[in-house]
Amino acid sequence: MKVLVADDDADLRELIAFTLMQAGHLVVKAGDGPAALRHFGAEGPDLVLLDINMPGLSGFQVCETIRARSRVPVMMLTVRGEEEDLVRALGLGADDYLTKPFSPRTLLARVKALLRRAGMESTAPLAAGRISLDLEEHTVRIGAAEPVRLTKLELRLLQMLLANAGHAVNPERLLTQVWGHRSGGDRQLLKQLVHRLRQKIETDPAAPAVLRTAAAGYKLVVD
Amino acid sequence: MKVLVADDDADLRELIAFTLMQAGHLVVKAGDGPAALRHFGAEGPDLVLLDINMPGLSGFQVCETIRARSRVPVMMLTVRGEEEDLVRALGLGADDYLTKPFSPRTLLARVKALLRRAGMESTAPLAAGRISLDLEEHTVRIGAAEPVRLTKLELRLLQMLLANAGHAVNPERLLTQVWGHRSGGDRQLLKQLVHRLRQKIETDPAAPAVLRTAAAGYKLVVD
DNA sequence: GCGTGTCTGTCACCCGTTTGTCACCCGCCC
DNA sequence: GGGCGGGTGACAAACGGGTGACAGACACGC
Repeated sequence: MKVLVADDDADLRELIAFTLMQAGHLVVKAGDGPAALRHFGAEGPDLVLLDINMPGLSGFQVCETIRARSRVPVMMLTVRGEEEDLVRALGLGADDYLTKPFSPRTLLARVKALLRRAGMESTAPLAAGRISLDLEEHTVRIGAAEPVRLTKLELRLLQMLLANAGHAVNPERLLTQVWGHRSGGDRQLLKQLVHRLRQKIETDPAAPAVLRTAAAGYKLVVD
Repeated sequence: MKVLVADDDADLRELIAFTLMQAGHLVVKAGDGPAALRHFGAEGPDLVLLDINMPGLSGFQVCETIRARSRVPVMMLTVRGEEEDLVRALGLGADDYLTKPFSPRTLLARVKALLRRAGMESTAPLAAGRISLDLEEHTVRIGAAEPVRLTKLELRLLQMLLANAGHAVNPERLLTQVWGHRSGGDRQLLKQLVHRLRQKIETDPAAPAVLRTAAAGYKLVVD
């Protein structure tokens, strides 16, 4: 796995890099925000470790920018006691955090857990039952029907639902996964996206057979 | 999710409980170490919040005992500056810690992150005797009958009663757990909710067989 | 640079469901 | 009889999902 490590403290950065490399990861290092973003774009890491306090761009800004483009797992490094920072980071879509100082063992355990979690989602099948997604073509095919073209957001939404085919996914999770962050008030966005998607994929959009409203969110009926 | 909150400071305990309930969690409260362990055994919480300084048994001891029996996520509450305590707590198997004072927002963010980390997102069906709740579908099934759809409040009420299946739960506790706030005067709310729930789940709502009125509140008859 | 069409975010509104509230019933006990 | 507390029915307000309309953002071909 390729990990991007962004921290302006060279010692700590090297320590982290060393630890990760020992565990068999590829490591890309960045000493400030802009470098982190540059490497992110160029290397396409599978995981990002971000210090909050960095010159140039703060970890927050980097996290936000990354989230706008990708759903790669992001772990923030924070200083003990800066509780507010943490809340802000998690709100921006960070997946986990690590409080300095931390032991190499802790670091590895967390990284492993995060990769496993993210891995499960990215390995999610692109097909379930009679529904199959084509990420390249941005299309979905349902049963024997013609493939339907999807927009970027519609594709993401379907991908999330497909990964949990048959089970309800709660709106909050959909919001963070599809849009990257955003808080509660944005239910309207989800409503509209679902509406538009239904117009495309349902035989009778008024009585959805595929993308159903469930008690706790939305779910995909695949059989 | 059910959260056990153990702190000897009643004000803080209530504040934490209130915050968590607002966020939709079930809360079990304990004022000292022995009570915490007792509730832990009886309630099987999904997350434990432990103050370090408690009469009876310290948070350390409680944490150690819990760890000997379970891998449930444990978050310690510490006073700022007691670094030693922290190291010790993490060494004993605590998963995270929170430094007092902290804001409700911080608390929620950390609890959320911890639950996510622990992979507790899946909602296991909750059952006792012939009654089983499906938290995802918002339904109850009693015996071999058809599952019945529940509203949010009805679900919360049943969840509380089910967690204490066979035993009466007093109205005050139900009020705070279901509505999260409100004091004594709102008995009427509970009356109505029970009434509506009975209409849905009882064969003969006028002679309740499942959701019975007990001397000290309501109880669920599960056998 | 410029028009054109698509995509996305927002607003306003509809409508069924859920929830809070009031009024009143009944049985029980003093 | 009168007070108390639970049970009921009725009603209105609040909520939440679904929908249509519209405008700014964006990508793209010219």
